[in-house]
Formats: sequence, structure tokens, C-alpha cells
Amino acid sequence: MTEDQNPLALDNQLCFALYALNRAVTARYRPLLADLSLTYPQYLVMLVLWEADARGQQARVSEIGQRLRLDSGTLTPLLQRLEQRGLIRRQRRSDDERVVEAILTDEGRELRSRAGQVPLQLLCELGEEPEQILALKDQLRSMLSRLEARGSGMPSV
Amino acid sequence: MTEDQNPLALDNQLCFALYALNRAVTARYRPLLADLSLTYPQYLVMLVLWEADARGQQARVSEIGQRLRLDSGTLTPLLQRLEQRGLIRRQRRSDDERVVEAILTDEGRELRSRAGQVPLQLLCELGEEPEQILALKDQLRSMLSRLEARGSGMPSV
DNA sequence: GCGAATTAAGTTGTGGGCAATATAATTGGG
DNA sequence: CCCAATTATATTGCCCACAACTTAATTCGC
Repeated sequence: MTEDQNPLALDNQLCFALYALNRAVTARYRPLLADLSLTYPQYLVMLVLWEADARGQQARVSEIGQRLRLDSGTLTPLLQRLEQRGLIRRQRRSDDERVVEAILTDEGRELRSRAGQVPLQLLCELGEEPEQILALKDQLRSMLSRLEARGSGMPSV
Repeated sequence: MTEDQNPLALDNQLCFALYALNRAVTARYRPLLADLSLTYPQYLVMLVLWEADARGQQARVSEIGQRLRLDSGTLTPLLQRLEQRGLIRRQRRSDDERVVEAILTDEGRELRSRAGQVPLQLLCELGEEPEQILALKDQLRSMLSRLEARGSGMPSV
């Protein structure tokens, strides 16, 4: 069997291409985000919170989780770290004590303007045509939706 | 500013599309690989080792690292776990005691045939045209090469 | 040949993901 | 009203990723 049709060859795996590129892109973000004292997943959470804030809303832990596809086991400690850094407050809702909302502090709100340059800097780092970036992004997103729409892949129960 | 041209909107981030799809695809692998008692990164290491084995070679830790873009801090404990499960032996090379080689055991070699069905099962799970998968994979790979070719992005030192 | 520089892997510590489980609040059925 | 089921978050434990550092072996310049 020639290597380029071996189904187990590393270079034939879509999954590895995804995995490696994702880590390479994340690595490009790292120094930019370090200036903001954010890790990459923390940055994603802040994107969600800035969007909610622009609509005058807070975000529940579960809403952040739905948006980013993360569960409480990941989010709880991450949000605790954001709280320690003074970017958010975590507050149980009085009318339903089960719910915790993440609320931007002034410092968290102000960080948004400093973060504003990150996407453009990244675009430069990637060195691709913006159109291609956009097209690739849409391709990845539509594949994600189809994957999520198909559920667990098990026959319907 | 309308949401769809806000550079900080989550849905406009290529990086998030990559991040989310990568995790969704990995999640599809998880139950298949659980049957082989492998995690996803362990599976990638095994792909490298099976390729080396097919050429009658072993793989040094550093070679696995170059291939998968992982460092010894990730690989050392991962390889130790593969060794504990009896899939590999780790052996210092006698002619250069700095080098550790990962050598497939019979059990590790035999696992390859059971793993052989994984890529096809995944292809079904993804539910995409094979051509599209191939095209996307090549796009991701070429973006990765360009990114790696540009180095750290700093002006030449 | 000897000592400094280099190379290879291992160690430590921090932060993410995720499964499984726990805790606590709310809802709903009787 | 009360208790079982449900919902929301937190906790625990395991594994991965990566930076910073350590240890040990080899190479290179002299």
C-alpha cells in the first residue's frame, strides 16, 4: 500500500490537520493575549461576556457553556480565575439560587478596548487573504453545525 | 456596529471555529478509541509508531514530537502510560544514552488491525463527501505549513 | 583530553477539557 | 403539602499542552 492512500497515515487524517492547526493558531494568540493577562479560553469567555454586555445583559454559566461548548467542570475554575483577576464578579441570582451569573467589572469592560486590536493582529500573523479566512471559517462552522445536528451518531433512541 | 462585522464577535473568529470543530471531531473519536483503550493524543502517537514500524524503524521521542508538534513535557508522561498499558517499550539507545526510543510491543503492533476501521467509521460519522474532507484537510495542512514557515512572526533577528 | 556549549529527555507547575459524581435549589405530581 | 424528578453549578480525578527548568550525555573548540 502506498503511503498516500493508507487510511491510518498521519498525513491523511483530517483530525490531525485540525488538531495541529488549532494548536498553531492558538500559539499565535498566546503572546498577544499574554499582554492582556488572558489565556486563550479565557479570551473566548470574555468575547461572550463583552457581547452580552453590549446588549446590557449578564451571562449565566450555562449560557457561556452553550456558546463555547464547555461544561461547568471547565468553566467553574476558569471563571474563578477571571474573578480573581478582577475582570468579572460571579453572583448567584436571588430569584433562582441555582444560577450563577458572570458580570463584567469596570476593569473587565475596559479590557475590551485593549483586546480590540487582537483580531487584526492575528489576521496579519496568519498572512492569508481575508476572503480565504472568511471562507474557511464558514466551512468549519457549517461542518460543526452538521456534526452537532447529527447528535451523538447513535440510531435514534 | 452590526454584529456581523464586529471583529470581536465570537461568530466572526476563525480561531473559535477551529477550536470548536476540533473538539467536536475529537469527541466523535472518543467512543471509538475507548474501545481500544486509547485517548486521542495516544492514538496520534500510535499512528506515528505504526508508520515507523511499517518501515522497520523505531521512533525517538524527539521524532514523535516533531511529527505531532508536541514537546517532551507532553510526550514523556503519555509514552509512560502507553508503556504501562503494554503497547510500547521505552528504551534508551546504547550508542547515545540521551535518546529514548519508543518500540512497539506485539500487543501494540496487533492493535493496528483493530484501529484500521477507525478512520472509515469517522468518515461516516462526519457525514461529509470524502472529496470535501480531503480538500478541507489539504487546506488546513497548507495553512499550517505557511504558519510554521513564517516562524514566530517576529522580524528577523 | 578537557571544559563549555549543545542536545535529549525528564520534572514541575499552571491551566484546560471532560467524565462522573455531588450538592443544592426548584419544579411537578400526587 | 411533600417527596421525587429535574436543573444548575461545583467538585474530583485523569489526561493533555506548554513554559520554565533540571539532569545527564554528547559534541566541539581549543
